[in-house]
Parts: sequence; structure tokens; C-alpha cells
Amino acid sequence: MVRSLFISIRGRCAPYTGGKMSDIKQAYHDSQLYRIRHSASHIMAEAVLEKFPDAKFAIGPAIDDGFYYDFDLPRSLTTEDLAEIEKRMRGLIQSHEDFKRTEIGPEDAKAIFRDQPFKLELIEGLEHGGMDDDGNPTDEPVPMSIYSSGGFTDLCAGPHVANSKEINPQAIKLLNVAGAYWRGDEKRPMLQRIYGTAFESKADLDEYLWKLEEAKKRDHRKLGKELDLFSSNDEVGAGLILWHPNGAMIRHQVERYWEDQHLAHGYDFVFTPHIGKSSLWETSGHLKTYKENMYAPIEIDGQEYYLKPMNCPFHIHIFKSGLKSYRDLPIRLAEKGTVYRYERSGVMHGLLRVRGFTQDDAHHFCREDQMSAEVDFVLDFSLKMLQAFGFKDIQAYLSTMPEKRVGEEQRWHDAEAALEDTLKRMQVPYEVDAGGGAFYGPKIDLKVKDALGREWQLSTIQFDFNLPERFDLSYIGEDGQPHRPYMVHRALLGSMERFFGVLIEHYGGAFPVWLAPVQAVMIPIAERHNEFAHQVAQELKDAGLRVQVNDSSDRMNAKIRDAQNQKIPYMLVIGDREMEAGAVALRHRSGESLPAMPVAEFIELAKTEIAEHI
RNA sequence: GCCGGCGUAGCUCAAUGGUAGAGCAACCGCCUUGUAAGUGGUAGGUUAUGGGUUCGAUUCCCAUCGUCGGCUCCA
Repeated sequence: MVRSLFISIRGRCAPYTGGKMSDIKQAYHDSQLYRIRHSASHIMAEAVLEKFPDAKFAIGPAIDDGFYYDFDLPRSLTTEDLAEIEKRMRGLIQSHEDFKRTEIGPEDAKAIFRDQPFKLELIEGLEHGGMDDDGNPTDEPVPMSIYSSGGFTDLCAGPHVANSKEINPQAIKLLNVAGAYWRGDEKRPMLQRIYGTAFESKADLDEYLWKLEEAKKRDHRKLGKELDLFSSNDEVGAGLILWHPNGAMIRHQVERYWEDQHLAHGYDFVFTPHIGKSSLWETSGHLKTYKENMYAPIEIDGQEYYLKPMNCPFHIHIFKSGLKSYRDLPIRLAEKGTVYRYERSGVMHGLLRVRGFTQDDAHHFCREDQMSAEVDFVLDFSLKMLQAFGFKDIQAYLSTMPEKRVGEEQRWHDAEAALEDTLKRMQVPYEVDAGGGAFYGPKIDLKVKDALGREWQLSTIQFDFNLPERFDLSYIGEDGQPHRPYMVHRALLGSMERFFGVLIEHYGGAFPVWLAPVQAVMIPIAERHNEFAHQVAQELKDAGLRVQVNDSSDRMNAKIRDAQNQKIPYMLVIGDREMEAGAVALRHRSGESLPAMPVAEFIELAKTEIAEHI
């Protein structure tokens, strides 16, 4: 989906970043491409200034895939405006403007930008100190500089190109205009942001635009409609997904695999209700810390019940339901638990962000001496699960102890060490987000790269030091005394909805045979072949395959086209020759076709591909 | 929630201040076919919903709902 292509690196204009960057980000920041984009953003600002002399300028950084600039303008921009601004940018670039850097003091800066309230605010911030990648202030004051090019001067540390002739006018493109809050704060003014991109060559730009087109073709919302996988509906409500038979079949196959794997890996399945009394959510702390995401209570017999936003409190009560011995641990309780969370109306997005979803949830309870092995186990299991769905490129993010937290410090350190040791041992590439953990425990998030190289967060493995305390969990140790267990919350696929959305885009709708809702379609050439086609179909069904017969009066070509559009893996063409030989001619959706083969041989071939998840 | 765009047949899209059309799909025929659309016909719409302006609104205005691009927030 397009959104992920625009994930911004979080650096603002360079002077404000006093913090550390990863090597990749640093390399990008030092590159010519970065200069080109950052300079293109200034050129765009210049074009906007010409068009709107009263424009107020906010910030305009280079980002991963291009650049943007935020403006406060007298009116809303239209797509025509964008085209015009883009055209003007080409002209400005071709006038070969120098980018001149000047270091200045705060007073001069304030004088230059006296009519630019956002710049003045930035200057005041800089007087007190810079800002790191996450926008947190740093102590050291930062030198200020301005860059001038043509008729535009901006408060900026650069770097920029020396002259606009370094920018290829044919390799820039303005993409869209969107609203954005000043400094990302919803309490502050809403500005207009123009997104654009720039590359060194036209070919690079074209490749990028091609990738955007490709992403559009794979958009799970589009494919969901075309392949009749799922829908949502005004009357049902926003963010509530209807799984159609095709989508439900895929989900069923995913769940079957998930269940088999969990049973084989020492999990116990549980089922829990969709609502729980308010006292449950008071004990768990959700009514204190999560209430804005929960739906209004339902009153039953004078008691308030809440729709569950999480499954943990229920699983915890299952753990608590009897005295646990140290011999019982680890306990792994798993459930595909459907939860409901209030999402603000503007944030819903297809299957990726919804209001009702089913997590592939589990909670592990273990002893201190088991913690390391348990973390090893769960990470290994996560990786296997994701790899089974064709995600080979997996990146981990380790989030550690934040300032505001619950739980003993020693427990935090032990848990973080366990998580990090495991990542090292398994040789999973990871980045550390220091202080980025939830208040209740450190965590590992796993992101996968899909077929287009886009990253998606699916798995999360989180320690929880909060709920065991709140619910006073314990087990009886070897010493006969109660001990507090460690608790790990994990979701491997994340949620069935989001996972399905990612899966659709990853495969571009061409699901591997084991997941495809219809695995093979029989294509009789003429009406006299229909009966035999149905016979073969029955044989295939008996062998456990999902098969359809296209016995419509369409011509064979139309039947093939239809099957191709539905991305059905196997097309089995049946004519006189096949009927004679008791065979099927196989055409794969890739376009490859094989000469007629006996039905039994096809079944073997299909079964092999299914078993190997091809 | 906020800023901006959009909402016409199952799908993809036209059109207009004077009550709507195409292609595909559907349905009924004809054709009986060898690897991505054979062919004729029929049917299908309170133009998202509710209000307002107007002699007249699907078109203009307002609200609601949904949706798209972002911001903010997240599985």
C-alpha cells in the first residue's frame, strides 16, 4: 500500500537532530540524493511563495522516498495547483540557482523571519537547544544557518546541492497534498503538506512511479473486491469486516495451520467471552489506561460489562483458576481472540486498521529459570510461522525500559537480557529502541518485508510485569512458597485481519496453492466434455482438493481468462484428447502449460506443492 | 478526531439546474469451441442518507454516514 512507501525517517531539518541515526539513515542523510530532495523541497517552497506571497512556511525535510514541505496558505490547494507548482519548479531548477549557506545569530534570524511565525518558533527552540530524532530536546544550543536560493531563504542547516543544476528537472514529481498538524500536534494549526519526490535520474523516478503503480495493483482493498475476499458495509459499520467465502477459506487454511503448529508446540487452546464486568477491567487497569479505546459499557442486571479490547485478563483468570505448581510451568494459553477497539474515524484502513479484529493471541506463564528458554522458543516459533507464509526477510525491534514503568528494575533487566540474547543467538537483525518499551514490559516486534520490499509489523512478543501484580498471580515453588510467574504476551500473525491484508499484498492475490480458495478449475472445451470434467472434479475433491468446474457456455479462451483473473493456480483443460486418455492438460496461472497427464499424476503434483507451501 | 478530495447500475466509469448513459458482470437465446474476452437480446438506478435554496436539484448549500490521501494514534 502506498502509505508504507512514505514512512518518514523521523529526522527534521538537520540542525534539530542532535541524536544518533542508524547507519542506513546516516548514509542516506550524507548522500547526494538526500541533498537533491532537500533542495527540491526548497525549490518547491520558492514556487509556492511566488504563487502565494503571504504563505507561512513550516518545515520541509527530505524523507525516505522524497520530500515534503508544510505551509499555511490562504486557500486549499488543488491538483491543478500542484501541476502548476511542479511546472514552475522545473523552470526554477533550470535557472541554475546557487544554494548559499550563511551562519547567523538568533537576532538576525528573527529579523529575517519576522513575518514567519513558524520559523520564529523554530528559532526560539534552537536558542535553547536542538532536538534529537524523536523530537526530544537536547541541551546544547545549535548554530543556526540559513540557505538562500533564488528568491527563497529558509532557516535550515542543509545539506543542499551547491546549484540547482544538480537537480534533474525531469526526475522530480509532486505527488499529493495532505493536511498535517504543525509539529505533529493535533492541538496546533492544521497546515497543508505537499509531498513530492526527486531522484538523480528520470529512470529512477520512473522506477519509483512504477513501484507505486504496482503497489496500487496489489492494494488489498482492490484485490479484496476483485477476488471477492471481504467487504465492509455502511450499514454494518466502519472498520467491521465481512469475510466472504473466498476470504474465509483462506483464513480457515491459515487458522488450520496455526492450530496444528500450536498444538505441536505445547500450547493449550482456550476460549473466552467477548464481554467482561467492569470490575475485571478495573483490576486489569484497562479502565485507567485504555478506556479511550474501549466501547461504552453495556448494562446487564445493574452491572456494567465492557466489550473486550484485549484477551489477557481472561487468560489470566484461567491461569488463576487453580493452584499452580512450579512443575506446571511453562503454561502457554492460546486463543484466536476477537477484540474490539475504538479507532478514531479517520484512521481506519481496509483490513490493516479496523475496529473489530481477531488476534492470534497467547500468554506464556513461566518461572525465572525458564525465561530464557521460553523467549528462545517463542522467537523461534514466530520466525517459523512467518516463514511458512513466504516472509523470509524479517527484522526485529527491541524496545527497552521506559522512564514511566511498573515492575522491579531487576525484572526489566533480566527480561531485556533474555530478549536480546535470543535475538543474537538466532542471528535475527535487530535495532534497539531504547526506552521504547510499554510501561508494563520490554518487547520485541518483528517486521516482515513483502514481495515489494515494504515493511509490515506483524509479530509482537511482550513481557508484562503489570498484570501478574494486579491479579496477584503466583505459583508454588520447590520451596513451598508462592512465587510470581513471568508473563509473556505474544501475537505472531498479529491479527487475522491485518495478516490477511498483508498476505494479499505480499502475494498480489495469487495465493500459493495451499491457501488458494479455489485450487483448480476444470475447463471443458465443449459441452460434450462437461460430464467427464465433473467426474475428474469429483476425483480431485475426493483427494482433498478445492475444485470448480466451469461448465458455462463460454468458449475455452474466456474460461481461461476468467480463471487467470481469479488467479486460480491450476487450470485443467479437458477436450477430446484428454477424455480419450483419462487425462487433464494443465495450465498454470503463470501461463506455463504442461501436456496432458493422468489425473493421478496431477493429484500427486498438487499435493506436493500444497505440502511444500508453494 | 483534524485538513482536503470523493460517493451515479453488482464492478469500472460517463453526463446535465429541466427527473440519467456506456463497457463488463447478471439473465434468456444462438454458436460447440484447444490455452487471456464468439454473438444477439433482456433486465437493472428515489444518482449514499436527511434537510435547505429553486418553478424544478442527481447537479448548488448544510448536516450525517461511508470512503480515499495525509496528520495524530495503533494489532
